[in-house]
Amino acid sequence: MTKRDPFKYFKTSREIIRLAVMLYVRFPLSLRNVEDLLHERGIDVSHEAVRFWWHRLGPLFAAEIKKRRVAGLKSSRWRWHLDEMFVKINGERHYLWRAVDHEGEVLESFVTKKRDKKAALKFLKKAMRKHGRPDVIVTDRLRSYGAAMKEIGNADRQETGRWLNNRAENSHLPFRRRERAMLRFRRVRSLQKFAAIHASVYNLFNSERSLYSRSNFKRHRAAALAEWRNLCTA
DNA sequence: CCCAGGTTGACGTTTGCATC
DNA sequence: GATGCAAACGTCAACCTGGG
Repeated sequence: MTKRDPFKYFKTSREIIRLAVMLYVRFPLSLRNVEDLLHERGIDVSHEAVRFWWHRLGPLFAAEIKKRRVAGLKSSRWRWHLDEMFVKINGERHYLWRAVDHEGEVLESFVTKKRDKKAALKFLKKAMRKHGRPDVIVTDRLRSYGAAMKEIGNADRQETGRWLNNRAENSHLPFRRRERAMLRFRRVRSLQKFAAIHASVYNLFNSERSLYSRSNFKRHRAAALAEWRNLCTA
């Protein structure tokens, strides 16, 4: 109990803050949508407060989810899927790189201005520093990957394929929906932040392993919710 | 009294729709 | 297809407020 309470000084209860952040990150809602939704339940806060909470507590939540999930993640054949998509920020083209493992967990996301070897290399190094080396890396046919892989020295582990990689591309769908609701991102900083936090929350609630049957889904969702409510409580 | 959370109103950008 | 315009978006800065 000696750790500093991240909710100290907050005038709103932590339950409400957690709910607001979850609504904003998990669903395609704007800040003002969340404000409205909370108002309907008799909670009066400004959309600016929601933004503040998200900026402040979002990374904390994400970090804690990540910490809890790390254990038991590695399987016998550790396979990564790499993919990149472009995102417009104030009319400028940027690229969002993502690494997804074979179970659909989003491992890492990263924003760059260019889509070249340098960017691919930076992203790869960052991901491997955090998660270790995968046995196989699946990419699309973008040549920057091959060049980067050669430099790192695991070109032999690369597999390319037009259809091999939809694992990663599937995870773009919820992201695109989100982008639409936000009417595009304004700043690189917030895109990077949103990508990282969204990945963690997405992993927590949409884990593929337990989506097989309805009852499993319900059980999993209840567990995920319980875990969410426990974030940063200690 | 200080300082952090929270409010308010304005701003630049993007989108969807109507109109030409 | 081009143009104009209102609405909605996230963001910013100035301001308010209440607990330590």
